[in-house]
Amino acid sequence: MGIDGLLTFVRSASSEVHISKFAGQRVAIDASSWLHRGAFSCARELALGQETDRYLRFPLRMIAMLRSHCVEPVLVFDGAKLPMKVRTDRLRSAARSAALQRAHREQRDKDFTDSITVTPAMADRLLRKLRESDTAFVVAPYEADAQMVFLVEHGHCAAAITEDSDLLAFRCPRTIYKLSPETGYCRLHSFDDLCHATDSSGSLLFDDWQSWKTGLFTDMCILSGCDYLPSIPGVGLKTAHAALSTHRSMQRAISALHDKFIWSKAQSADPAGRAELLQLTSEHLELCTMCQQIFKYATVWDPVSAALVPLHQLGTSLDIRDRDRLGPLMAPSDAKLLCEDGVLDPTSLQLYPTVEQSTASMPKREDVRSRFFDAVCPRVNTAACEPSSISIVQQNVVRRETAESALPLNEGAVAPCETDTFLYSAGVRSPMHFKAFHVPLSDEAKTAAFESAHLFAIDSPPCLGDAFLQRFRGI
DNA sequence: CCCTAGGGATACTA
DNA sequence: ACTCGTCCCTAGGG
Repeated sequence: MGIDGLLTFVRSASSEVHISKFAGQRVAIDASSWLHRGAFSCARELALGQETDRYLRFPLRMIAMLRSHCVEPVLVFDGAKLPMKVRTDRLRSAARSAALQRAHREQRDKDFTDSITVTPAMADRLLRKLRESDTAFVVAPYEADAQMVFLVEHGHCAAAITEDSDLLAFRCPRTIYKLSPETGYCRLHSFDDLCHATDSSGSLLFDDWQSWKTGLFTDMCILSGCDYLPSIPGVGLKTAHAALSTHRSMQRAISALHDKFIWSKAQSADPAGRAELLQLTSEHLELCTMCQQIFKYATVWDPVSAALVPLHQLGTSLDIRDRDRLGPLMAPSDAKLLCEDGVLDPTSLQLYPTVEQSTASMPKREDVRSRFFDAVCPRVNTAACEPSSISIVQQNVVRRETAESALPLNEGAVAPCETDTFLYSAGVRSPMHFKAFHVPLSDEAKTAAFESAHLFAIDSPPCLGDAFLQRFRGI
């Protein structure tokens, strides 16, 4: 989805080029989008759970095409889901499963293709092919978009190839859209060229480009509705652009839009109702600020320092809950296995099943065991379980009662936060069944663990966008 | 009049 | 026991 209509909105500032323009350079590739397109060739098989790997053909052909023009690809894979994106993800997966049900009933081709979903297992298959052919890749800890922007900004890649307009919201210096598999022609968006963007009448869209470049452009994307936050119903790109053009700040633009789209609808509101509207406005501003942070400081993998870092340098230290929204950090050893080696499933942080079986490519057991696990549970009896099966896991449902219950000797750790939504957990996976052990952690211990870049696991927080929209509709 | 939101066609393969 | 669409056209609202 990305930003609805953004690419056509700024089309005047883009240019048609041939991919050979980047000959002799590396480009970052959005691997998921290629896997998605490849999956159309075998939609029915995938939907019915039949064994196939035809979805690999398209990405492999695209890689060959790039190399034929002396362009070296770096494939970037998606990582775990950001908590603020759960609203979008739920909508998508609901639509897919509905299509799948229709497909089973009616056997229509369209329903099969609509039900297509790219799974981590498919990404794993592609990763194996990439290792065989010596093709570079990175697995993003979270959003592939942010990871690609990091690679371009730090000179590892000359440009990013994708279909997702979010890269512009992330302010990617050079983004390539609509790369043709046959001809190699594509559409290049250079971020700094946006200063020349015009509307249909020919007047400049972004007057005083410097202020748009440093923030207002991303603010416009957020206000018009992005994957992390829906817009005020009735507000799209043009309206967001107009509001920011005149008011020149997110805060003033929001209050102006609320005046126009919300307050005017509730003219008859009593004093209590007006207070609630005021509250709604300030809540919306807060949500938009969170989005600003994600677009600026999303967690990415730095291949040079081999560590998880924010996309841009953090100016100030963030509150721990704000920090978690950008993508929780994890144990350094796990981060390397996930992002550089590509042998972990991003959401479970477990080894891909088939990797576990082939001992040849299996990492050393010491690497798999998390240092966080040792730090939090020094008394754990590791001999009681297989060392290779110890790993940090993200625990979906851990109740406070469980966490505060008495704690036998060889048990792991979990610390509930004030909200019960952000949890710190370590677990042990035995070959037969999963067991998670819990101990309460003090606030100091949580902060200490965080600062030493150890693991955080998060449960799904409430859908922030939903709450906002529901209250809006209630007016 | 302009803008947003939603529906329909469409992708992939040799 | 499973991760992301997009373009074009039009109806309908402000």
